[in-house]
Amino acid sequence: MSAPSPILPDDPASKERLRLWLRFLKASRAIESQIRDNLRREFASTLPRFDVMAALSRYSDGLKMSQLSEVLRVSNGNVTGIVDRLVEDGFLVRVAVPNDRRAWQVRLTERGEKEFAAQAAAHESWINEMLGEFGAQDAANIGNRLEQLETSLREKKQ
Amino acid sequence: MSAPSPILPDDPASKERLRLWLRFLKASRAIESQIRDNLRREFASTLPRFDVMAALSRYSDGLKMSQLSEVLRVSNGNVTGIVDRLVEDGFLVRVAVPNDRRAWQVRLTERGEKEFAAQAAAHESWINEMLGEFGAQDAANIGNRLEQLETSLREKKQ
DNA sequence: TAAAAATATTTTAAGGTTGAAGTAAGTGGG
DNA sequence: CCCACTTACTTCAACCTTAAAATATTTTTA
Repeated sequence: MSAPSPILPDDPASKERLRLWLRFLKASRAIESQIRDNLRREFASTLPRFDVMAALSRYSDGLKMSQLSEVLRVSNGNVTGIVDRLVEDGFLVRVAVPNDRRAWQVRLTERGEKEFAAQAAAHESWINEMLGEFGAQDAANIGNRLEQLETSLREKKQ
Repeated sequence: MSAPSPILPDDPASKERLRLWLRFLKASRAIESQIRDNLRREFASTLPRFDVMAALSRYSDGLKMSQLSEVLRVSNGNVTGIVDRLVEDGFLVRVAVPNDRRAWQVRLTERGEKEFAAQAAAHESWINEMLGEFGAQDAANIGNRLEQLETSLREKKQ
């Protein structure tokens, strides 16, 4: 680890940070695109659909549309379309919310839960394969670093 | 660094690798979405457009459509639309390739070069700001790690 | 050289993404 | 009560993305 240094427009570390970002992005896109391919080939699905089901699998009562878009950090309108298609496929249901006719509670169906369980297991094994060169300790260290980063980004945005 | 360990479906490190990936993805999306916002607000542009211009800025003779999609690792059809719009905006030109009437050489115009120079400078400073907590040495170390990862992913795909 | 194969690009259909505008339904102050 | 405001969600237009089909052109093969 190097000592902290001041952040200036022409900081000599600036170029190194840019290179870091470009590599970060490249690796992230490579992994993501492999996951998208696998989801498509093995489950005829997509990453956004997987993300929606993953979010709902953590809430047995389901989530309202607005909560879903909050959790996933995507726009409201976006969630509408993805949920529409998952409902058509029988993986999700929209349940009316008592005392509020504007809102919907979205939930996994039993079929959706089964499907997601299969996808999640496959997903974990794809990642395990792709990140095989990281040992547990190593993964935890870098993971912590990334969490710090994400926190600092959120603070900067406020 | 931890010792290398075998990769098995129920490797105890598997969950740790999954957590690493989820954090990785979260951080990457946070940075990317900030860049997209900035490009939109400050330059009325998008990340794919920036990527195309960045690729072309490294080749003063320009690139053929297929080379562009190769370099950017996106589909052929995708590049067509993005280049169309950049041509409309006067930032790019399609130049006929002698002796091959199927192909086009795509190049930045002078105006495109100026525009990209401004965007690239802003882009570097956004990254420098967001990744400020990484020192030069630190950024280089993690960057190397990511490059290894990307190489190993490419090998696995073959 | 004619037919077949390969190459370069565009078009198409289906989905994902956003911000902004639109619709419907709840909430509150006067 | 009613008018303004807010909230929950959907629709819309524009762009990005892919795989697959379509076009046009060049190269290879028989």
